[in-house]
Amino acid sequence: MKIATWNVNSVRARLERVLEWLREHQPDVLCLQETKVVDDAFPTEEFLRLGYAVAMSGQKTYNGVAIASRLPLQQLRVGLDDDTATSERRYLAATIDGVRVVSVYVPNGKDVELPAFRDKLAWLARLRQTLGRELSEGAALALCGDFNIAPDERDVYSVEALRGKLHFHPEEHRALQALQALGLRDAFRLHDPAGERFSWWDYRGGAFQRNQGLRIDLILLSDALARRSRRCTMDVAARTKDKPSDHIPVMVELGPSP
DNA sequence: ATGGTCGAATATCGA
Repeated sequence: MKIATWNVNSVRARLERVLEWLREHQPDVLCLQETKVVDDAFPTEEFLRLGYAVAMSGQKTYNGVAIASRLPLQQLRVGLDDDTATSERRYLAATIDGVRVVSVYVPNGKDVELPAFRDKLAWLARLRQTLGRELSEGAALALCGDFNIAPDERDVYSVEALRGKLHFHPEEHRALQALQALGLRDAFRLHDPAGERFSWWDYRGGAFQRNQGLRIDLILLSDALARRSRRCTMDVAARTKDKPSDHIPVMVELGPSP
């Protein structure tokens, strides 16, 4: 089973890139973030034509998550436990072939000095609460998405430039570690210890050409899935195409369930 | 050097 995640920065602006990527890489599941579209206007038909059912939780202009899958999407859950009708659309979960797949778009936080940063940490605490309920004993769960946190020093282009800053702040690291303490492993790090493997580069200032990026798009696997993980790749080529997203897809390949 | 580039919406905000 191949599970991928991609912050596409508008599913409508990126539709051709996304469909092309699905045709080329043939994942069973693709989690999307920053779809930036209400559910009624989601390009569902185009996914269906490629053989993917899709579940989405979107809103106008900002945020929005979705899960596309070749196999049926079951037991959908939209939003965190204590979300309300007006909450930002950042969490969607579905069970696919016995695997609980979660697509998350963690708040950016703007700047560590701003209230938005506190909101980010509060959202992560609520995510942990919700996942605590999703994660029953021995559950097969893949938490996929844009975490807006670079886990460690290997995941930033410059420790000096990022230390104490957004995406690399000790409080963000504490929040991510608290999540992982539920028993979630970073799929990419199960297979590749190297630094300078990034999933996002700013559109500005030629950041991609300078390889000034961050690894903030993650797939976190429960123990049951970590044992099945065969490889985890990030498709840097996606950033070299016309009109790319500022993020690239991350994909994990799982062996058969025992 | 406090910029720069996108997307959504059409002046600016969010990233």
